[in-house]
Amino acid sequence: MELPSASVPELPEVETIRRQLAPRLEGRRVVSALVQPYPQFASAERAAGHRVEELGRRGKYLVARLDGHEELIVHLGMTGVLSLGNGLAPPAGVGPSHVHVRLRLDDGCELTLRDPRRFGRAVVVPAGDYRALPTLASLGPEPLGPDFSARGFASALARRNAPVKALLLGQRLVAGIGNIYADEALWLARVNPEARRLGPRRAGRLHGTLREVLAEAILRRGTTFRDYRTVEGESGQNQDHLRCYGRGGLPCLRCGRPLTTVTVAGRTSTLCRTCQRGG
DNA sequence: CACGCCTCCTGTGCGC
DNA sequence: TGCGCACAGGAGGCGT
Repeated sequence: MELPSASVPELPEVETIRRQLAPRLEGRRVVSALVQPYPQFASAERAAGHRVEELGRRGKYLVARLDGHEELIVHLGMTGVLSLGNGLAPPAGVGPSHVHVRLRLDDGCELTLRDPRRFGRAVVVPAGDYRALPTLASLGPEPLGPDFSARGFASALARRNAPVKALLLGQRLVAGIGNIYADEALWLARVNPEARRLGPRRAGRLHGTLREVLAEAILRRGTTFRDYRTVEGESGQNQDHLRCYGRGGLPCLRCGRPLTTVTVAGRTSTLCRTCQRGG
């Protein structure tokens, strides 16, 4: 059987982590920081001495506002896992290796970032200065927020020439979408991932299904195949509700024909050739 | 600028 | 059984 080899934290997974972490981080001071000397993690050392004022999220980025007009930005990449433990026993779900960042808090807890593949990053920057993170600097609207309008989304999709799947993954038209929720939303909207210059009807359907799949996934605390864990080390629940992603070769849940796997924008895409037209 | 392609990185699962 | 290799993919960077 064909199984996805990993799951990547996208907006619902990062939002789940943010909700669990925020009440335990906000108001705490980082008393010391231990980081591995990789460029994508090294500047997290500068969090030491700062107080966490608020833990927010933009797309797949966690943004911790620190005192002194600084921000700690964390992106989990593919395999990043954040854990918060008492610093005595190993944090839940975190093995001893590949821990690149350890932040000791003033209540004795320790926040760790483990990331075997090291596609993630943890950086401290002056508040709002995202020159080191160009995707965050030009990030599109939050899909569940008021700035993500069907009209604006449709007009952007009509102007751009790239396949709609590439635009969803690009983070500029809308924030936080990765391969799993792109495939889910496209399947639900009956839009082919290879389609270009979508008209208003298909764009409008996609706008709605994006919000639907993300909101459902947040309620289920995210999708876990292997790597993603909540801060407590638990799996999400949404993997039991996926209708398209990872189901290549299995019957389409609408028409019963086998789902197809293709490559779009360098990524595996699963789709139904019968239900998802216009490519 | 928009677009497409390449690179990074390692655990996993498959074929031989 | 064990080895080697392809694959997974978000973001950054670069060439056209």
